[in-house]
Amino acid sequence: MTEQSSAKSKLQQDALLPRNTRRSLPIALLRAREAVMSHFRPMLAEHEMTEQQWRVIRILAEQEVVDASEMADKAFILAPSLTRIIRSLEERGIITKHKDENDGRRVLLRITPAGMAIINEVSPESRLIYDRLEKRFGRDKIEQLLDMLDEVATFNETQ
Amino acid sequence: MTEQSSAKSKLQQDALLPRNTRRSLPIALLRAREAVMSHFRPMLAEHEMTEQQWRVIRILAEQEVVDASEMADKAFILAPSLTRIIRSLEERGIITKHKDENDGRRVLLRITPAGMAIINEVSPESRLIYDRLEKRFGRDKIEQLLDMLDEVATFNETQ
DNA sequence: GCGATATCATTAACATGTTAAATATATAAG
DNA sequence: CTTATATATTTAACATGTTAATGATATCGC
Repeated sequence: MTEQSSAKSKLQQDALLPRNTRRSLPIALLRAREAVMSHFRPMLAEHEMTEQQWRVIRILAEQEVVDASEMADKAFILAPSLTRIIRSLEERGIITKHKDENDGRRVLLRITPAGMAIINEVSPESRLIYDRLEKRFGRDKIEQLLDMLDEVATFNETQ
Repeated sequence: MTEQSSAKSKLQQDALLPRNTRRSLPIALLRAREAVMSHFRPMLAEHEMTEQQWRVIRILAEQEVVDASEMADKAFILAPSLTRIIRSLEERGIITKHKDENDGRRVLLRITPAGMAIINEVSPESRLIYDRLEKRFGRDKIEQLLDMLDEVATFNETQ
C-alpha cells in the first residue's frame, strides 16, 4: 500500500511536471464546445448534415455568393477540409460551385433551393437550443464569455 | 469595378465577419482553442507528438496508473480515438499497456522512461507559453474564463 | 511580354472525431 | 450454475483536422 503510493508521489514531486490537466484551457474549451454541440448534432444528423457542413450552408444562407477562401475564414474550416465538404455538398445538390470569371483560381459557392429547404427546417430548432442556452446562463454572461473568447483568439496575433 | 463591389463591400464594412458567425459560441470556442493550440503544436511536432498524445502522457505523468476509461474522461478523448492513440504510443515505447488482473475488460496504462523524457523536454517550454498567456490576460481573467467554461460544460447535464 | 513570386485550390498522407456494431469480460437474476 | 444484462474496449466506416506538396492562375518587377 505505502510502497504503491510512494512511487506515485515520487513522480509527482518532479519540478518539471506539467500543469494540472483539470484547469487546462484547451481542454476546458473543448469540453464547453462539446457540451453545446451535443445538442445540435442529433438534429443535424436527421438531415445527414455534419456540424461543418451546416456552418457552410448557414453562411451561404446569409450571403448569396461566397468564395472558398472567405468561406474557410468565416466557417473556420481549413482549406483541405473545405474542399471535401464542398465536393460532398455539391454532389448532394445542396450547393453549387463555379469558377470565378475574374480570377480563375477562385471558386464561388452558392446555396441551392434544396439547401435553403434544409436551412428552413433546421433553423427553428437551432434557435430553440440557443434560446435555452441563453435562458440557462443569461444573455449578459454569454456576451461576456464571447468577449473573452474573442480576446483569447487574438493570442496568436500578438505573438 | 466600383459598381461591382459597392453592394457587397458596404455589407462587409459593418463587420468583417458576419455577426451570426462571429458571435456563435461553438465557433468562438473553436477559434479561442486554435489560438492557444497553435503555439503548442510546433513544439509538440518536434517530438512527433500530437496534441492528443501529449494530453495522454501528461496525465500519465501525474498519475502512475490510469485505465483507458479514466483516461478517456480526463483527456476528453473518445474511446475509438484513444484505442488508436494507445496503440501508437505503445508501439513507440512511450507508454505500456496491460490488462487489469482484477477486471479483464480494463486496460491499464503507464508511462515509460522514454515517455517521461519527452515530458521533461516539453514541459518547460509548455509552461513558458502558459505563462505568456497568463501575463497577457491576467491570472484572474483566465481563472474566470475557466469557471465560465466549466459552467457551460454542464449544459448537457442539466438538459 | 517574360520570368520570378505570390495566391488559391486541390491532393496526399496520416491522425483524430463520430456513430454504430462487435467482442470480451463482469455482474445480476433466477 | 446458467442465462440475461451491463460494462469496457475494440473495430469499422466515414468525416474532418493537420501539414506538406502540387497544380493552376495572378501579379509584380524588369
